[in-house]
Amino acid sequence: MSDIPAMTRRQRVEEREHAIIAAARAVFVEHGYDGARMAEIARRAGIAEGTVYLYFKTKVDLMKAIVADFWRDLTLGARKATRGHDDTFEALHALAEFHLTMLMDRFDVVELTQNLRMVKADPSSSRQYLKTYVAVFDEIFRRGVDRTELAADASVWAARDVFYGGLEYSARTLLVRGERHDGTAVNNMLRVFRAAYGRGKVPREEGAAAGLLGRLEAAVERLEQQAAKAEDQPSR
Amino acid sequence: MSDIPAMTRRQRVEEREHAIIAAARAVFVEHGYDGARMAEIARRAGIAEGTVYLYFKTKVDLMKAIVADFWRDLTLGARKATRGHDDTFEALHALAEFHLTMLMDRFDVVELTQNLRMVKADPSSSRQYLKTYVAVFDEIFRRGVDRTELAADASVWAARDVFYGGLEYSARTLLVRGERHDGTAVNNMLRVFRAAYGRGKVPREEGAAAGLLGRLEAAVERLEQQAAKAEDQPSR
Amino acid sequence: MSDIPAMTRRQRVEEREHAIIAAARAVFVEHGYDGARMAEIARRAGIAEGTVYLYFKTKVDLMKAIVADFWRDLTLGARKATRGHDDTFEALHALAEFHLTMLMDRFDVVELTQNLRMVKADPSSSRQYLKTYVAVFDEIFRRGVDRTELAADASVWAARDVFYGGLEYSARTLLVRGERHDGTAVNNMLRVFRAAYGRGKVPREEGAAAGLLGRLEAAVERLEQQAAKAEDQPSR
Amino acid sequence: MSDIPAMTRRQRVEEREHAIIAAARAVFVEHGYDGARMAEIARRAGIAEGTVYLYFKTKVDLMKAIVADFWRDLTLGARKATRGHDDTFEALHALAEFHLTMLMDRFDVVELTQNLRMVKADPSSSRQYLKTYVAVFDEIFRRGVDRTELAADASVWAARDVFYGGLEYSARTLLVRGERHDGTAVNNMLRVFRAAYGRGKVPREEGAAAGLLGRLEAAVERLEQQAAKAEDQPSR
DNA sequence: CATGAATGAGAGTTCATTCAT
DNA sequence: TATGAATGAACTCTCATTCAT
Repeated sequence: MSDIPAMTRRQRVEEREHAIIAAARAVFVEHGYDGARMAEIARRAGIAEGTVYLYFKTKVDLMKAIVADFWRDLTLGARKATRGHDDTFEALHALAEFHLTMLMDRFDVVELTQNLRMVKADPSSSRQYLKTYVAVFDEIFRRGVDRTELAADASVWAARDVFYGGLEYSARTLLVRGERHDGTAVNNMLRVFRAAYGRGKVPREEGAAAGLLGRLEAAVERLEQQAAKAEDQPSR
Repeated sequence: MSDIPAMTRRQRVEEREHAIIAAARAVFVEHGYDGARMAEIARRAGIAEGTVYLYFKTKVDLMKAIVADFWRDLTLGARKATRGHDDTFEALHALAEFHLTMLMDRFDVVELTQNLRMVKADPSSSRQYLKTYVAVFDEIFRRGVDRTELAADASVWAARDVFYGGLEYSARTLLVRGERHDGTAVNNMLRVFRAAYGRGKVPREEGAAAGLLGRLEAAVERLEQQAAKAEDQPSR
Repeated sequence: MSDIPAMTRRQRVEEREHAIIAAARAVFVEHGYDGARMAEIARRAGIAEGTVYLYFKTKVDLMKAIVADFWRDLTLGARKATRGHDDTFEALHALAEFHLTMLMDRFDVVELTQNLRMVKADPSSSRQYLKTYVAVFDEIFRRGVDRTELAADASVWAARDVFYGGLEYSARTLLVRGERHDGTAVNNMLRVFRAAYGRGKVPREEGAAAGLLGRLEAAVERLEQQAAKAEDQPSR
Repeated sequence: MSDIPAMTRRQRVEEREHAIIAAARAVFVEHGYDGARMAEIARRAGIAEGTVYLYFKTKVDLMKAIVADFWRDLTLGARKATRGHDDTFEALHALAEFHLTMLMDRFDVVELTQNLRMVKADPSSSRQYLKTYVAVFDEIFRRGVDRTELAADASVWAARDVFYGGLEYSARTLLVRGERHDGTAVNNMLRVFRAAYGRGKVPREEGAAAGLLGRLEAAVERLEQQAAKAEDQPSR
């Protein structure tokens, strides 16, 4: 017993910790935070009730660990999913695909995580998680603007709201309807993005006139923005 | 006793009922459904604990009343806000403005309402509320398609997801950042909608020239709007 | 309204009082004392909740009225049932018949009434009710002894315990078995009484020897009693 | 920790369980089932309120345990009390003595147990308890009939009603009067039984002499008993 | 480290009783 | 006298957390 290397002990601890988190996530999702009972979590993790408290000081701490876990998975997954896609819209497509799939797969955890009470309880960490996650989108988008694949005047935050908000709503709609994700929602989002932020919007399909049109539109948009900014208001 | 009009009795009941709902909403929002204590609700409503139960049989019933109240306000408000706007984009603008304002004003109630546990507990009524509410958007959108103000091939549900999802996300973003709603998010959503669903999107069917014409007209319209708004509304 | 004679008003009051007692009895029997709700009693009596309290100050008072009612019915019924039966055993038969029938008909009320907690709460009135009721038996029995129809040495209280106790147990047995009272139990009790207390006990069947035996037994019994009384103690 | 025998754990649990039942019995008896408060039971058992629920899932379960306990004591006690009494009347005397003593000792539990609401709630188990208990009487009685010590035509159930019913009534009478059990009631019951079911009742089958002999013997026994009691016990 | 029995504060709900009308 | 809305004390049961073993 004493000659087992130190790593094993640490590994055992991490294994247990993970088992507890997994059990807790399942129970929280099934019954909600308040409805979840520590006894059931312990039972599902295969340990005694008191033992949970050796790993997590309180129920809230356990919840926080789950939230951290979720955001980490999300962010790492998004990075991995978008890696290698050089084209901006391809990258956005991959991100949208990943985001929607993840949302639908773990919408219960999303609900748990978004719970306002939790956010209120720890607003700074909530913002930090979100910030880190949406950075994936932001980078792709900004790179697109730099490469002139996206409209130069497009505001990142506005696009981001449409992107994540639209996909989240789609996920909710699909789940409520009991339908499975078949790519339509993602394709639609991309179409919207190409239309709204694309620079050489669908040029092959519309010919030169469309290109001309695009440039005119961009000019108009710029006019609008100037008008808006003229009344000051610090843009985001 | 005899000279008090008959309405008084009923009014008193409704007043009380309303007071309880208001108190309950505040407490639920503050502590969450499970964290809310009936004793505090009663205290805030200025009545005895047992009296609450004369108006609402259980805590859940009270919650349901709040949810119903919220959706009713939302739907009626949306109808009222969009009434009189003949132009599709104007109507959508008004709806977006109302939706975002309402969401930000009562985002805590939104969170309460969206809580998955409640939705799971009564999925049919949840769907019904939502259906009734989004019908406001659907009607405007379909009318726009009929009038050829919107692209004929645009799918309502896809547009709806982007619309409501994007605005909801904007609301969340603004709230998390502690900012106030200043019209930018709404304007941005409209811009996206014009780009994605404006009738200039179907050039193949009408010929490039017609498409160009349409989009130019739209651009002019937008300019005009911008000019009008510059006078009395602080755009972002 | 004012010219209605005073009797009517008193009658109305008594009618109501009776209606309340009847309703209360039904509810008490159905749900037990603690399980009974004043609101249901009022509803069944066709009056408002508060009105009950104009007739009975508390729930306990209402219960007491039911108990008093029950014992009065019981005692009056027993008097009526035994009236006119000159022969001792005939009178006892009639009393047994009445007692068993009444017990089975209203065993639920009996249970309610016998409840030790109630008895403890008001022991003196309980004893008084019982005393008044069993007096019916006692009179018949004593008269039988006086007339030498019953053994001269028979103790009233012992006979009384066997009589009422046996019949009550029979009632319980029959009710538990879901059977109806068919006279067997009463006939059996009478047979026991004739055997135990009859003077010319079944002489036809045993002949003279038995008669001799009976006299011997009676002598022994008398001896016993004398011995007992010798140590003073007021016999019952 | 290691030198404490394995039994200790189990014993501790049983001890606690017993302590809870004892405390609960006392409180139930004192205040009635509905009037009893779990808090008081816990306090009297010397444990925390929540701990009671580790041993008994609900208040009703606790009550059921008390009832089961009572019937078990009653049945085992009756078996033990009658064991070794070969003569039928001796056995019945021992049973009567035990029954009356037990009833008077624990009449409050009897009331609790007999409560109609409880019986109604679980009629089958109630009947089973009773059946098992009265089997003690039935066996003695049937054996007596087989041995021709009792009249061949005597019906067991009728005798049983008189036996248990009469004794129960005696117990009630004594308790209401605040008197103690001194053997008189039991002796009286036995006299009734001898008269009603003694073999002298079937002279045709055994001949008058045998019956006469038996009864004389019984009379002598009674004399002996009386003489014994005259020395140290105040008869009623 | 691990256990799980014990704790006890607290919650939702009921209902006998009151009292303004 | 009649009403019934309002009251609020009290009850059973739960469960996060602790701690002796």
